[in-house]
Amino acid sequence: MRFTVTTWNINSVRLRIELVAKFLKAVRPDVLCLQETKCPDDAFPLKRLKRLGYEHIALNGQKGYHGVAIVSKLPLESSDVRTFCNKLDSRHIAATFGTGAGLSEPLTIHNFYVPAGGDIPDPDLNPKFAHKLSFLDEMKDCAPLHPKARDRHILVGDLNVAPHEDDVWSHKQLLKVVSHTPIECEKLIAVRDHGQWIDIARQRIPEPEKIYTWWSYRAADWTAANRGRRLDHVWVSPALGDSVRDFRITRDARSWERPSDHVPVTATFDL
DNA sequence: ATGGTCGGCAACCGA
Repeated sequence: MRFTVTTWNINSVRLRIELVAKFLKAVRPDVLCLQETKCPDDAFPLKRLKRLGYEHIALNGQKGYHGVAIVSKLPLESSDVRTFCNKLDSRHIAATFGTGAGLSEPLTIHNFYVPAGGDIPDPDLNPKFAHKLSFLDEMKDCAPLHPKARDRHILVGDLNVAPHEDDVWSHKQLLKVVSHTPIECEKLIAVRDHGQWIDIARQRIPEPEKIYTWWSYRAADWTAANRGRRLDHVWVSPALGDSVRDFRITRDARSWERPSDHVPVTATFDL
């Protein structure tokens, strides 16, 4: 069975619901994982999504900030949310699909929005950076993020770290810029390796090819400068390593009207 | 070296 999942930091789902609709009509992923929905659950645009054929939706929203959602054509068997760093921030939601979705074995998707970490890359001076580092440490130690050999798990989201040299437009110029400092890159890689996750972007598009999923709003012409970063990720458990059939970044979406600063990232599997 | 732009929500905070 063909299975596709997209991750997209939408930066306000209410403001950009028509961009979500445009994407869903064009790509029709089975599951769309959103971050930065910036929307309380009772204000989430459920009806519009259901009309588009996405009737199964799990929400972990809050007012004004953060917020994650799993939007699906296929029924969910269960969903749950976790908190990190003793904060109530809405930064994680997971869903499990099973026989109701036509799967012979269960599939779990974790959707994360890792703290951005502020501007100053020093945890002693910047509590937001300290929070980001603690969040990554907690992810590393989080038992549900340690899939067993036969578990079919996918971890997606805006992880707010571009871990490798060719995940940014200039490794040298970004070494002291939050999202690419050595300490956070090491910590994200530790999360990945401790859970034995496979980073499918780099499985399919090895370095030194550049990969970006985010371009700052603060550029006169984002496409001319092309100063991007790879902040959005799709990881899979070892059991899914051989079932990846496609990986693509909808770069076009960055030039849609009133875009998010992140673009959709989509993986296709043969399950 | 610096400042540049967004969105939420109604003065700044977070990104």
